Amino acid sequence: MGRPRGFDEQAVTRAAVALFSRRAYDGLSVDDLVNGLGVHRNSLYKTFGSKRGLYLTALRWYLDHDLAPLLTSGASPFPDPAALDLLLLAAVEQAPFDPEVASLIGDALASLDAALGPDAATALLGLRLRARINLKE
Amino acid sequence: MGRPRGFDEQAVTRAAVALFSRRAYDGLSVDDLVNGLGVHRNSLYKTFGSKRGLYLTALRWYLDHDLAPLLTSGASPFPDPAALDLLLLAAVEQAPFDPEVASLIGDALASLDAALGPDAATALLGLRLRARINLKE
DNA sequence: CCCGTTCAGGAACGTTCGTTCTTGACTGTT
DNA sequence: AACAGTCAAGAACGAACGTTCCTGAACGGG
Repeated sequence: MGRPRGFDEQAVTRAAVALFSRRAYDGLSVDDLVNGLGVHRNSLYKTFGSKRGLYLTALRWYLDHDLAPLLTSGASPFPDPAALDLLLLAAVEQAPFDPEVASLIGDALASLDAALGPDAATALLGLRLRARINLKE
Repeated sequence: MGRPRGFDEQAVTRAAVALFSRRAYDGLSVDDLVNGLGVHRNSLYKTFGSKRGLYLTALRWYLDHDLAPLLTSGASPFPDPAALDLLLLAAVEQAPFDPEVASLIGDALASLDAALGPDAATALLGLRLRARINLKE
């Protein structure tokens, strides 16, 4: 019943991952999300409840569908270095003040340790942290 | 001439370093700064020009007076691990979109490399990044 | 063919943001 | 003692924030 959804929820979630991987949570406004995702404000709130709801959905999707496969698929030469950016941002600026994010990130880091070993995991994070500095817009 | 300043500019700068080391730039409002620093809004703007001006002043002070001495003083066992937090935050969330910050952070990382070697420097950043996740309020 | 639901567009809400202004009290210099 | 310049306290500013509401139009199920 009712008019069918005009957008793909998964596609929007994936696009949100891309946006949140570049700008920090506080640096990305709802207007930015509306424009960047091409989805109306109403639909965003109806679907995800709030900005934070969208963020958590995107973060979970990213951890499950972007990060996890990279770890099981063997090895350290990451195909896309930017694949760590959302993890970095979430760890540095959200996790310290959001227990739910802290829990998710903590689990992800444990998986990273299990897959690569703690030293390699830490070095990988440090490397991507340094690379992000010269991120082009 | 005029009434003398009621606060120590250096002390305020140092306090601002502490505040910006915990909360991200966007997560710290001018009201937070006014309350946390105990300095009136007027004095803040008169002295530092803007929120960003205060941030840059604090960042420079931190790089010159907090980080640099740690590097020359020999060695890797950092006395205070939190001494890397402002560097981390600036690198992850400010540097990518603020060339001035990017330049400062780039120089600081070069110094870190020179003092510890690139691998140790990267590992140190990764370690502190991980530690920050469970930062207590 | 309606009816109910969801859609899209956009105005509007109250709050908070960074910044500026107004007022009057204070203090060092002349 | 008068002045000049800075201080503190807080109101006020427009813009932006996250969120909600209003208005029709679009559609699928009965």
